[in-house]
Amino acid sequence: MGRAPCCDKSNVKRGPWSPEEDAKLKAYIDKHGTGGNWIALPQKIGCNAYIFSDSINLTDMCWRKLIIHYTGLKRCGKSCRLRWLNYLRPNIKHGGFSEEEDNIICSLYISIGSRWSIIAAQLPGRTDNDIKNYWNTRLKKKLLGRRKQSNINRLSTSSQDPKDTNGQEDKSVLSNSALERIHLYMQLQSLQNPLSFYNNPALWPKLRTLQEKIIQSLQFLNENTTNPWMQHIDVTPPSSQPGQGQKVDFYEPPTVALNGSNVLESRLDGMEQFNAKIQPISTFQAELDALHLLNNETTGFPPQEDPIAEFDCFKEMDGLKDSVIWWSNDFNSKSASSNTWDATSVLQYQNYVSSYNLQ
DNA sequence: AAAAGTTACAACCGCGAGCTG
DNA sequence: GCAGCTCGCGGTTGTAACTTT
Repeated sequence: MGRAPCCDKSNVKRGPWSPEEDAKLKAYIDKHGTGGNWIALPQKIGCNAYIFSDSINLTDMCWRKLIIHYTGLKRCGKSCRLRWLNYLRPNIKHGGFSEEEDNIICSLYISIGSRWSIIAAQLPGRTDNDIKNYWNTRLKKKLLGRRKQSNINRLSTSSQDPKDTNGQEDKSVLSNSALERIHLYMQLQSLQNPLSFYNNPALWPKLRTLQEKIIQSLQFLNENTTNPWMQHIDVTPPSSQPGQGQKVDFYEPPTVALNGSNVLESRLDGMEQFNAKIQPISTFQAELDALHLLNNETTGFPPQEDPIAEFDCFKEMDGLKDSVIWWSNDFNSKSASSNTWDATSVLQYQNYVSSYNLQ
């Protein structure tokens, strides 16, 4: 047996509110308040002008029929409450979110997730519904990016049923909200903390070995290739002193990797090709190795063979790199602040990457 | 100009919490 | 303790407006 409906749905109006209905509701609440009972409110509004009297003891259904008969507000109490709270009550602001409000929403979302009522409480004049809509339609896209969001959706779809084949609930599956928060946190970390991850060796004890391996590979290419573009790649490793070393950032524009702007200008097409090939591949390898380390609980690497062959191997997975690239920005920052990132997050990372077919 | 796709927002739904008799 | 009720919340849906093809 299902839950009893809050009202007689066949006899209440649904959909957008008309100005007349708004005026009726507002006028009543301005005069009488909500009376502490939203369910009965539309009945009172409807009957007030005609026969409303506390001395008349009618059943709920009788009241409702009277409302409809006497052209009262044909809305259920929940609808009235929603309309009042989200639209009609005084000092409500709509749209035009400021940068400061964006920051507050973002920070609180990371901290507490989709607790919209709590977030709304920090933003005077904003409703939870408004903030929720703003987040879902604009702010999330603004902060996370369309492509990345589509990846989250993809993951969410792939794990929509959090039960395994035995019908057991998969405890390692995070909510969509949690995934977004992880992603958002990483993005903000990378913006706010220039010493994070790649720039701070202390944050990547395992991946540091990987980094050195990639650097070795690039140096190998640098020394052995006849490709003129390769010869201008500066692969100086980061200093072991956090904050003092040269930044090794795979998202860095190609200009920082070149010695001489004239080279860049005259050979931009070639450099773009190189950049498109090498930099994302390196990033993606970091991700794969991170996954490898997590899955196998080992700090070793498979014997390195021909680095070019290795890159070719990664090239086959090139189409995948964008799908997981955001995970790498500050992946190890969570291991460096274990009070923030727990084992569940790591498990989710594993689930995320392993949900893709390498083809 | 029209169809298709996307965005933004209002409103609805169902659930859990809490209150009351 | 319980049943019945309302409230408040978060997720979801419906749709008008807008944009792209």
